[in-house]
Amino acid sequence: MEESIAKLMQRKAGPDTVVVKGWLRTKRDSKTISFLEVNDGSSLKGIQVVVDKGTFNNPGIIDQLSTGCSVVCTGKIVESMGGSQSVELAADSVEIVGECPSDTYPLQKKRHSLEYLREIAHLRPRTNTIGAVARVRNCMAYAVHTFFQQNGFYYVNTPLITASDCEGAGAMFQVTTLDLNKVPHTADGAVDYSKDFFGKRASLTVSGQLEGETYAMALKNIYTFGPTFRAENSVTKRHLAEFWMIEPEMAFCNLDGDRAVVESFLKFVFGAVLRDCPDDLEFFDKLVEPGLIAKLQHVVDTPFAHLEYTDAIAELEKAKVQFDFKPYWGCDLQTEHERYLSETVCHGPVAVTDYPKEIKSFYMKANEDGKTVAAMDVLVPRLGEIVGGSEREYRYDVLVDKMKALGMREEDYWWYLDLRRFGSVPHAGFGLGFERAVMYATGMQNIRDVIPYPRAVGSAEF
RNA sequence: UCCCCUGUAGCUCAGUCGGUAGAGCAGGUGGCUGUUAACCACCCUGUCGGCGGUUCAAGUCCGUCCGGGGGAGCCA
Repeated sequence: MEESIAKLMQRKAGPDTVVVKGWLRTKRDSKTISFLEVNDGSSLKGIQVVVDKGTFNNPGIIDQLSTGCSVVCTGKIVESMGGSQSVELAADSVEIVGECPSDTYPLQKKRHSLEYLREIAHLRPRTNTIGAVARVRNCMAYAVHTFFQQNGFYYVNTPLITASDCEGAGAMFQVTTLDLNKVPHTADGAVDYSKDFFGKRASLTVSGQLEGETYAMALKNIYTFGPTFRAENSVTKRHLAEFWMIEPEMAFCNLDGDRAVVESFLKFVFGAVLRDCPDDLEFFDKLVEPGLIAKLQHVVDTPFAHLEYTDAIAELEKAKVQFDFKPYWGCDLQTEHERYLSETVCHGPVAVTDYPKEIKSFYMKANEDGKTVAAMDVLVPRLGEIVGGSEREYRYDVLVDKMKALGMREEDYWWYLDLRRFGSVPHAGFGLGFERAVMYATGMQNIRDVIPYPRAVGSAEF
C-alpha cells in the first residue's frame, strides 16, 4: 500500500526518495521556482511540492500543469521555508498522468456555492468542503460499527425489498416487474399482483426495525445499518428519498436501558470524529458552523438529561418565550420546542420519554397510565430531535388490540405477532438517520451535501 | 401539496424611475515575488432561464412554463 499524503506530511525531513500521487489544487509560479499543492483526499490540506526550475530536468512540464490535473511527483521530504507547513516535497520529477483543461474544468480555485456543486456531484468530492464531509462520514460509519461490535451487538442485514408496510412510516416506492403499459387486472378490476415478480405487491423498505426485532429475539443485541427509502413528496434540506439508517434492537431491555445505549452510542460516535478528524472539524468550525467543536465536545462531556413528556410540556407552558406553536399536552413537539428543551431547559442533550400514545407508532409499549407509551426522543442543541426510539409492545393481546384499533390487518403482520407468541421478552431500540448525524457533526445545513449522490423528488441525476 | 424568494459572463453577484448590460474571481498575455485562495497591469467573455403579452422602447412591468433555494406539513 502506498503512503498517503496525510502520512507523508507527518514525516520528518529525510534522504529517502518518496512518491506523491494526487490531483493538483493550485500552482503558484515564479521565474525560478514553482509551488504545487497536491491533494489525494487523505487530508484537507495537500502537500506542497516545490520545483526548482534551475535544477529540474523537465521545466517545460510546469507550464502544462493546471488545476485538477493528476500528477505523480517524486522527490525528498524537506523542511519547509514557508510558514504554512512544516515539511514539503522537493521534487526531482513531476509527471502528468491525466491533464485537465482549465477552460472547461468546472471547478476553480475559489469558493463555489453548494448549490452549484450539487450540479457537478461527480466532481465535488475534490473540493475542500465535500472532501471533508466524506472523511467525517467515513469516520462516523466506522465508529457506528466499532461501537456496536465492541458492545456485543450483531450486524444484521434486513431486506431492502419488503412486502410489509412497517408502521406506515411513510410513502413507499413500489417495486415491480409488471409492464406498466399492460398491467394485468383481476376480475374485479384491481391490479393482479399475483402476476408480479414476487406474486404480491412489494416495495422498498422504510425501516428494518420489524425484521431487526426478529433477530434481537434470537441474538439478543443487534443493529442494522443500511439504506432506507421514503417516497414522501417533500423537498426540504432535511429529507432524502434514499438515506441510511441505524437501528439497534436489544432484547431484555426496557426504555431506561434504551436511553443508556443511545447516550453512550452518540458520545462514542461524536467522540470518534473529535479524535480522528480534527483538521476537518476545524475547517467546519471556521467556515461552516462557528462553535461546532464546542457543541460536539459538549455532547460528549455532558450527561444526558431526562424529561418525561408531561414535564416537558409543563416546562414549555411556563416558558417566557413566544412559540409559533403553542404547546399543550397531547401535541407533538415542534422543532422550536425541542430546541428550547435542549438549549434553555437542559443546557445539553435531553431524552424526552413517555409521549401520548396518539402521536406515536403502534408497536410502542403502552404505559400503565393508559395515556402514554414508552417512547423516547433524544433532543440536542441546535438541531432538535436526533434519535427516536421506544420500548416495544411485547404483550400479544395488547399489541393485537392496538392494531385492530388502527385498522391494521393481523394477517399482514403474522410473523411479527409470532414474536409475541413464542418466547416474547421486553425489548427496545432506536433509529438514527445517519445523514442527520453527519449534518450535526459537520454543521452542514443541507442533507444533500452530506451524502454523495442525493436522491429526492424529481432529482436522481448521476 | 401549499406559501415565499430566486434565475444576468465559466463561477459569485450588482443593475435605481422601463431607455439595447457591469464588478470581482476564473481564463489569456506580460511582469514580479519562498509562494500559501500569491500579487500587479492589460485583454477576452453575454440567446439577461424558455415562451407569450403590455410599450415607441423590457434584464426591469404582466401572464405562463421550467430550474434552483428557503419555509410549512411529515418525518429519520
